[in-house]
Amino acid sequence: MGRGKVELKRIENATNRQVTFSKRRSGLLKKAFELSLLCDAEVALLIFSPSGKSYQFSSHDDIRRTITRYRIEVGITKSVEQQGMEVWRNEIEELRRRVEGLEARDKHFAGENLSGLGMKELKQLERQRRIVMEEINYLKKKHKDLQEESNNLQKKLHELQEASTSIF
Amino acid sequence: MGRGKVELKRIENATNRQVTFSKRRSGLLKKAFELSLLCDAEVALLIFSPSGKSYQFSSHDDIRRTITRYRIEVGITKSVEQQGMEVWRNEIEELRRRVEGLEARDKHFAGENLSGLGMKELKQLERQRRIVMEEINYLKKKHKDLQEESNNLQKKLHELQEASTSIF
DNA sequence: ATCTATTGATAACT
DNA sequence: TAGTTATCAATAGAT
Repeated sequence: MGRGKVELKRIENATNRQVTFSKRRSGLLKKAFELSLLCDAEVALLIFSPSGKSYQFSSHDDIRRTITRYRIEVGITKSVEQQGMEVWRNEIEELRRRVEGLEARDKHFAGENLSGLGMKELKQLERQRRIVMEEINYLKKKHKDLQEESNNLQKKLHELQEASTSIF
Repeated sequence: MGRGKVELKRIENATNRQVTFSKRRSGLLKKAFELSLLCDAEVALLIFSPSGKSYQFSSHDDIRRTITRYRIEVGITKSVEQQGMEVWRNEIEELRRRVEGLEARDKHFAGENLSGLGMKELKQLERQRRIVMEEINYLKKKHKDLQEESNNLQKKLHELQEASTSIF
């Protein structure tokens, strides 16, 4: 919706991505509100920006009610601590595997015999490699961020547990 | 967006409300997905229809991760059981008060002296009363539904607690 | 469910 | 970062 269509994939340009995030975030929050109001539905929306800032909408005073309703509906039985940290570990592990895979592919790529190729093919190859490298760097950064965040959360959780008598 | 604007208030006609819910729900879920994909954001969306059916979107395999992230972010310290039931009780209490208020207003309304009014005013009055009555009936039904749901959830919670060794 | 006239959202630009 | 506008997308009402 705008001066041109957008491809359904991550926006590569960081500035555009940030601007689009800001605009679409407002749009999404607005529509969540409208759905709840017009149709008398219970809606909860949680958004975290890539940089970690959080935004949320809840049709009811207490977003916890909606979350609780969901949690009960799907029958979550593990402790929040258990499930939370488990999920983070999975996320990090998956990312690590993805990086490894890409790096392996790139290595193999680099070892190819290129002598039979013309200048045009070489340039194209170079361009492709650069894209892969950028993806790898991006994922590595994300991996690192996730690790850090996981550590922070772990710490925060322990603080919360110490600060409270009745936890989760 | 459509053949005419819509007022930002609950759609009174139940059929229209249901149709709009269905359409806008899809739209919202789609946009939540697009935001997460285009902008690499973490998004969780929970929707409950007035009739209790649930719909959700999560940008990550495990919606629990996003919820956990949110819960930790806001420092929720009460047990799920505590907070959940507390929130339901508040909801039900608020609804009860709202019904009471409307009924009191309607009673007062009915006691007014109408002898000085013409047919037109009477008709208008009658229309207004009907609207209030409908609202009261709607709220009463909702109140009843909430009570039932709260009871169900309470029961379900106990079942879950018995079925699991490591709960919440 | 499907069809469109309209309104609404937003991508690119400033 | 906020405002403008040309376009694309969502959807209200109709079928």
